[in-house]
Amino acid sequence: MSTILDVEKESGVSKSTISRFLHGRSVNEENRIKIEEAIKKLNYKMNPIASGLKSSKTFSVGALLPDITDSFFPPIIKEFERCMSENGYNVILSDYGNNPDKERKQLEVLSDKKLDGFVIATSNTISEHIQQCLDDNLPIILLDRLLPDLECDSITVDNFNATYNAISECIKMGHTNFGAVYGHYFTDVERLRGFQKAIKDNGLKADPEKIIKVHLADDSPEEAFAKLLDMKDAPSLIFCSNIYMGIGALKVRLQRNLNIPEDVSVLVFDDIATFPNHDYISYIKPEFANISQPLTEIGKYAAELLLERIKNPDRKYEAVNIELKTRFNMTGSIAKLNNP
Amino acid sequence: MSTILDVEKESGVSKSTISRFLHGRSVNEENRIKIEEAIKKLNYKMNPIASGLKSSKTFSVGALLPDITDSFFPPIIKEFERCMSENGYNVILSDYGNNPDKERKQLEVLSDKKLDGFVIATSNTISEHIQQCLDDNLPIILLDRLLPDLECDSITVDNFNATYNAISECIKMGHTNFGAVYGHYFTDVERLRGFQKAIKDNGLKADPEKIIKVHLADDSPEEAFAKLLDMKDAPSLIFCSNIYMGIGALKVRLQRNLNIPEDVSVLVFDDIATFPNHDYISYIKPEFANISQPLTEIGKYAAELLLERIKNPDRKYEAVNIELKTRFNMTGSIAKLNNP
DNA sequence: CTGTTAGCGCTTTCAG
DNA sequence: CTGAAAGCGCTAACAG
Repeated sequence: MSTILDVEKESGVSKSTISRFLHGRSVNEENRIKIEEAIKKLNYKMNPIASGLKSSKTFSVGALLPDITDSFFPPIIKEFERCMSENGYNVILSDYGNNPDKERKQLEVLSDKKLDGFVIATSNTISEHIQQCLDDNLPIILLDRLLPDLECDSITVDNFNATYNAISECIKMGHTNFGAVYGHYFTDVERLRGFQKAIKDNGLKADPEKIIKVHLADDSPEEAFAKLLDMKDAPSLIFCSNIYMGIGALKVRLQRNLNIPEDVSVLVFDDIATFPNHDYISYIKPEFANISQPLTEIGKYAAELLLERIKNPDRKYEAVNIELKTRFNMTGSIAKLNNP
Repeated sequence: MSTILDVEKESGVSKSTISRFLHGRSVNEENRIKIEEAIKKLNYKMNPIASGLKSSKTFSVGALLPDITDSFFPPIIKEFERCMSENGYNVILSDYGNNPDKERKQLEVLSDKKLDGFVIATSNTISEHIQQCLDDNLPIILLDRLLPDLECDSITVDNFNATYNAISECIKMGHTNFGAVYGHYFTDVERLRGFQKAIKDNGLKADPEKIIKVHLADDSPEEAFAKLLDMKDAPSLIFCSNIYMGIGALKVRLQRNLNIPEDVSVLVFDDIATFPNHDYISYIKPEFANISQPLTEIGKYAAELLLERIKNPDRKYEAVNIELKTRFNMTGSIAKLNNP
């Protein structure tokens, strides 16, 4: 492996000039030619480790994710990686297995490795570990989930509004008796807030009995869904606050051979089939009405914002929260109960 | 950020001794205590960039994958990353979007970045780019797919044998009229070989008309499956050589409301639901009989082998091919045609 | 625009 | 086991 010193000898141009040239600064035409020839002849490649020593830049960023086998993340990270690598950055994947402690430890380990920035989909409810990096001027973008009392850039979706609007739509169609199955993450809570506000704003009341919280580690979404179905005053529409709840609904539907929407109307936040070529689920008609998230865009905006933060390291800035729009797909899974 | 020089001053021990201590070599007890105290007091963290400059080690490895949104890869890479990070290595994710040219380019870019090794699930049919890294003594482990004429460590599964055995089993159950829908990758071809050899070894003949190759970019698996179904001498059993073909079968099944296995028996290589909590598909009874791959193990063995190669850099070795066993899940989707 | 000259922080001989 | 000293390959003042 040849070094810049070899290029210096071969070309007769000093290594500082060579270094400048390699960083795109202008050099004398004669020198440019000599340098280029020497580089080609020696097949010289700059050593990024050595170059990083002085500048303390690794051109690598970390992606801290709870679980890469959750179908939500691959499309996001794929686009993120594409954008970053287009700009010369590598993405170091770190799957912390939904373990908040491991998330914190990994962030520490990786920031010791001098990465230039991070995107994090956090499972923590505390924010010290992130605040500390921010204080050290390490750029971080939160994905999907925010943290209370933390001023940090983020890319999220309109969880609250999208649910509010979709439920309002259902109310217009005559639904008054709602049920919900929801999880315990930030996004679930936002969505449930939208659900409840829509009901309230339309002069209706949500029965707390019919709003069931599911902790995936302990509880089963399908049981919760079935429980709602079996109530004597069963809801006419059940809202599933995320994909796992939606899958629970799907299981009950298949098991009991439910007629949708005659037996019950269903609205799911998220797409059940986010994987390319896994859209077979759409052949089970009618598809569940759903609110779908722009996963690729999340990755793209995260990359753009992170790159901007990295490139302007000492610029003081206000944290930016980019809230992307979801899409409401109304389908036959929601019954029209009124006749206008 | 404090440096080793600060620790030298603070502790009064020379930085060479400190460096040795940090690398686990034994030092005088007195010095050990002084060093440890100084490190704690200064909150010293070794700078991995500087340390890599001399040793030319980055403690990072690359994972070159065709498509991280293909449900096959996340479980593999999750375990791979877990094992590597346990050993102090980072995993740089590189999704080359199923583009063989980009795969080659990315390998070049990343090897210029001095990564310590790679796992690659290649989409190429040529092997020069990999051979060149191997010649430069850069450890590489191939995942899932081999390359002709390339001596390289690899982790694969028993594509040929597993299919051979499963089809033999079906023949015992009375099937004689087989169809297949298969792809154009290394694994598909291996599996089809097993399919054909089993038929031949049992004194039967495979009708070439009933073996349909599907290029996912241009053709549709469901069309191929439907075509087999609509033949006048339609096969009693259709083999789907990978998950995409299996999903095609599932779509036709749902669309036409097929009775399985009365209308046709189905055997799929791969699991349709590899994602946790996406097992709703199992509620569509009977499930397709399938051959399932040990994805987590693939990641584990890849990490172990790669770590071994990295740790013994100058040891000459023979390329090792670890072939993992798949599991045949017989279900009611395969009709028993004979009455013993 | 160019070359000289110090480093960046850590590793690794080498002599003791 | 230890410390002095010489780099690893590149960057960035500085003076010209």
